[in-house]
Amino acid sequence: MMNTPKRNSAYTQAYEYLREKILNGDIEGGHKLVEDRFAKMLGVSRTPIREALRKLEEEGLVKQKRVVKPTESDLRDIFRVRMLLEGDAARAAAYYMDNKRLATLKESIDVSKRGNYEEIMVSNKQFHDVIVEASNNRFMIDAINRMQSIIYLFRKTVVYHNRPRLIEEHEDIYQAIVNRNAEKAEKLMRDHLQADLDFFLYVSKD
Amino acid sequence: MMNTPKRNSAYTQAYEYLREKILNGDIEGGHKLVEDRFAKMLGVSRTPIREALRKLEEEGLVKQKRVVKPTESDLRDIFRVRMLLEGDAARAAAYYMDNKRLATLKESIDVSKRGNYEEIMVSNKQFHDVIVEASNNRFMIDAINRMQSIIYLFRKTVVYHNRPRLIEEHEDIYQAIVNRNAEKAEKLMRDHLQADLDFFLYVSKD
DNA sequence: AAATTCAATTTTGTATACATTTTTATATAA
DNA sequence: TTATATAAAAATGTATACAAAATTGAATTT
Repeated sequence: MMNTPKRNSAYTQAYEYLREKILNGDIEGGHKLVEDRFAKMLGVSRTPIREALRKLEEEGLVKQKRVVKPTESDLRDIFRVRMLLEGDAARAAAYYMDNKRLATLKESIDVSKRGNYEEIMVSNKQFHDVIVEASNNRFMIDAINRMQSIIYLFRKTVVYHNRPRLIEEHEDIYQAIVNRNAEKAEKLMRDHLQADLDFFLYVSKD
Repeated sequence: MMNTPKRNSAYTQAYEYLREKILNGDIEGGHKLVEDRFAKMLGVSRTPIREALRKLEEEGLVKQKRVVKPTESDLRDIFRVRMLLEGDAARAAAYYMDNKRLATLKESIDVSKRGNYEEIMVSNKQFHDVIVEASNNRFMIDAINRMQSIIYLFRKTVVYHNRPRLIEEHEDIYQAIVNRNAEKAEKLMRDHLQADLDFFLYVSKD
């Protein structure tokens, strides 16, 4: 057992702390992350901070000791990849998804309808996660996850509430999967992500 | 300037050394990588070794201090992702690739025809790289690169010489791109990768 | 023989120290 | 003013040390 990193290792703490700060926007894009500063702040040595920074670098949140500042073009690029991968995942979901997962999918749609802002953010993410997992493809899941944090960065920036048709689109995708219509599920997922992107870009034009 | 890691830092050396060893098969899959051992071997401290190991972990070559041992199912999964991404890259190439790159593409095909085993391996990879770069999508390029080392691992395992039609398929893809036939370029690329996978799997059945 | 215990050994995570490199600030020349 | 040189300060890369954790292997019990 115990193949997950120890929850309370200094390194893990530091990683989670920094990640949280970055995703929340507490540490701004472009900001230099000085090892010593955080070491003192967290009362540990630089060693675990370095490891945390490297991990964040893998994840794409940090580049050359600075918090990344993704551009609009980054967002476009990410969505292009997402459309390909998640589209394919939706197709796989239509073929293979079991009833238990289907129920989770349904559940996440329901939560989106009645929940508050925070809950909607979570259930929205869950909807996509469940479908991605249906791909049953570790490399696909990894590739998408790696982009998640940057996507989240955008969700915070763009005030992302109540995009019209968002829930309806999720429902349509769900229906296509239930009906085992792979072709349609894929197309709907792509369109859905495209619409998401368009909305992001539209809203961020101040 | 100088944003690439210093070529001669202990950490970079260690990284390159280990990577080389793993890809060559000098260190077998499943083998435990003990920090101290390599530190002594390379005459450096454990610190840069640790960083190198973490980097290799990002890259998917190492997992929990052990050299990964990719399974056949991993290979299938990787190829599914590659088909999606490289297929799309081929499409983009048909739309946007400039003459200079087209020439490089052509050149790599030519080398494949007359070169020796090593040269064919290199030019084969180059053919794919040039197309992937044509996507002009950093995230796509990253996602594919991350899988390259594992793919290489297979290339070494499976004796990969002279797959029938390999060069012809490259030529067909090249022609589709030259003719700016995006649809066809994408389809040919997908088929090409599928054939590659099938051949790999066929050959590795002993 | 297989399972269990437990001490010895190895390996890891983290702290600390320091030389080298990079950044910043300040003074001087154009 | 802008540019250039340079001294001071900060940050990084690496080595070393050591306690905690994991692994190994022998001794013991079943």
